[in-house]
Amino acid sequence: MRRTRSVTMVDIAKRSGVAVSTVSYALSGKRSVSAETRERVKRAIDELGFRPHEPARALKSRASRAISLFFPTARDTLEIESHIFLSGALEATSEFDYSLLVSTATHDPSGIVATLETGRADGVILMEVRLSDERVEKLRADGHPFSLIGRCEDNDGISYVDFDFEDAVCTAVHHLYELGHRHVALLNRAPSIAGADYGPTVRSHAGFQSALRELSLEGDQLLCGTSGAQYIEVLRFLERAPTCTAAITLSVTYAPLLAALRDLGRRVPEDFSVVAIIASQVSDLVTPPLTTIDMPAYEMGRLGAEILIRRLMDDELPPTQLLLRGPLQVRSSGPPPRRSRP
Amino acid sequence: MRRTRSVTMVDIAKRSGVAVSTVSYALSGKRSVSAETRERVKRAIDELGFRPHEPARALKSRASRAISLFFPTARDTLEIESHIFLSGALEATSEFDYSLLVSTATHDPSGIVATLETGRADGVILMEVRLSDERVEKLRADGHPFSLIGRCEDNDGISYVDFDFEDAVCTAVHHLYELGHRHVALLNRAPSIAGADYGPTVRSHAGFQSALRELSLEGDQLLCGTSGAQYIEVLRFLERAPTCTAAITLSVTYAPLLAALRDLGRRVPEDFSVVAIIASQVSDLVTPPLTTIDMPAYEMGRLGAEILIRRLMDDELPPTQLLLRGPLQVRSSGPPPRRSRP
DNA sequence: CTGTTAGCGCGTTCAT
DNA sequence: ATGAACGCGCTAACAG
Repeated sequence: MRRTRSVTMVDIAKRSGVAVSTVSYALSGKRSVSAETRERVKRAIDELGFRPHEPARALKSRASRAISLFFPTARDTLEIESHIFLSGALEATSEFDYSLLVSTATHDPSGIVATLETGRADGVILMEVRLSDERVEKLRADGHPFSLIGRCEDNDGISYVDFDFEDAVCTAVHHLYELGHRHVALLNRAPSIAGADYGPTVRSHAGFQSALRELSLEGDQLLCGTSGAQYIEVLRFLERAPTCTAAITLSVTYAPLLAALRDLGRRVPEDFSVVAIIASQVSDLVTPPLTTIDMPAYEMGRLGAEILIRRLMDDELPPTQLLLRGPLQVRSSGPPPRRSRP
Repeated sequence: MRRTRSVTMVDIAKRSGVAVSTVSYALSGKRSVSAETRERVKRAIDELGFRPHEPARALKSRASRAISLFFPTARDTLEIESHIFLSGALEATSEFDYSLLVSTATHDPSGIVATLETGRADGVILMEVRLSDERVEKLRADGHPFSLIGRCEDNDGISYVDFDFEDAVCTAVHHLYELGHRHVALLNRAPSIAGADYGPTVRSHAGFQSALRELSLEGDQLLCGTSGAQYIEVLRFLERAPTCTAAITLSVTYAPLLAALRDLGRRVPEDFSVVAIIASQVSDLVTPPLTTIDMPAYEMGRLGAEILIRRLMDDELPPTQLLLRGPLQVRSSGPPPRRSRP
């Protein structure tokens, strides 16, 4: 299929009666070319339908002008945020006229280093970053360009975009406190999802604990896995803890909570308050409307790609570190039901 | 950054005392190499950490061993199925040791042809295919390899994977009929989403009409856009049509429906039945549990990539055309409420 | 302002 | 069974 050899710079050079280098310079502008010859070259390019061959360009220039996003495999369960990150990264990538490669994320760094060393990509974006992440260590040690959506414990010299989960959970607790709730649950991600020291999990817990202490509230953390049956655990908890009248959910942990509440006949927000820390694209799909702290996932993906590409284009650029916050959007949390008050 | 020139075949050749061509053949196996020299080469490769440079390889072999998936931009609204397709395509791509490029989908074909002609990708996967799609026409005319997730009106010589929406809607109507419903709504996608002749929209409607006729049912189609306020239209409809006791939803149109039903105080499934045609990864997140017809989005993405790559690897291979169906999973639809019966 | 030329790293043909 | 050498398409250094 497609046996026709594509048109090259040599064809353009012949057609317009100039040297190949002139064609190259007419395109790149790295050398001045007389208006007349440039016109002739442009015309020949249009007529023959020439497109510079990227692999040849990459071979010569030692740069593929592509970045790779390492993506968690999600056959059964939907890592929605990851997908939104990807959309954002795609936008930035195409704006800078780069290509976006997507690779399957593995726990060990070899695959990542491979895409870099084979010259498929000039830099990589990592997600689901752990506080201590061997991929990051390896990339840093080898001096490869990368950026993180998320961050580690030690981020010296690293470019990242992260969401301030600690602050978000803290804000959520305060919001619920002000509504009158005195016993709050945090539905956090189970270690099975992204490891025990997954940044958002640890930092959310930290924010939860400090807010509880500050306000002298009772609180419980539930770790939610991805299995469909996990909602039973949530249900058991709600039965065990009748004084708990509100919860904070991370990512899709709102789902088992809403299912459990429904099965217990508890309405949201009349009988139970929820604050979901989640991307707006997801909360738009949830009934009943939840009070949320909006995680700007699209923007994070966008920025993650942008700070990486900017560094690729300019070696001197220092790393960029961004810690974003999201607004609290009150939509459904109410005061605790009277019957639950002492 | 990374000023160290990477190790090449020349380095391996020197280190193991053979010619570069021998290194190449030791790797590709396209010429017999004595066991002893092969060993020496392998050792040198391991010791120096050699990786074949992909751009060089692509330049020489005229194949990038990459495919590109054209992806709808989704800044505000979540095209969830597209994301699941992507995950599936990623799995197949990495299994075949190809790379997956993601490009922003545009209405006109120029960007697609560009990624092919610049040698960035050997073939492309298109989604959101219309019955008459100019991208498809262009690719076919130019003889470029591609596969579709979806299909056109005329699919001569085209490789595709599609879901049988006509059959799914028909099945859904029959299910609701057997439960006793006599007035059913179809929540279809608005033309604003993927054009007026978007395949799934048209075929869903066709399946709806034929089933209604067959069973002598009353039915209404509502076109749901992506705006958050559209649920009001659904709400108005439900108020206008009190005899309508069930609905079939496509993709995320379940969201405005559930919101409207909730605001009207109608419970699912006690007061209203829903059959959602949707990927299982999404329905897992919905409360209340909905009866669904599972669209195997992950598998579709997987197959879309696979049939493309197989053709790339074997020119002689005829196109593959797959029309998938999904099982009806009864979880929440019940008989119509008595008060609604005449 | 323009032309000539030498590689970038790899695959493959030709010669041994 | 192995080596030498050429060229894929492009960029940049070196002439003029």
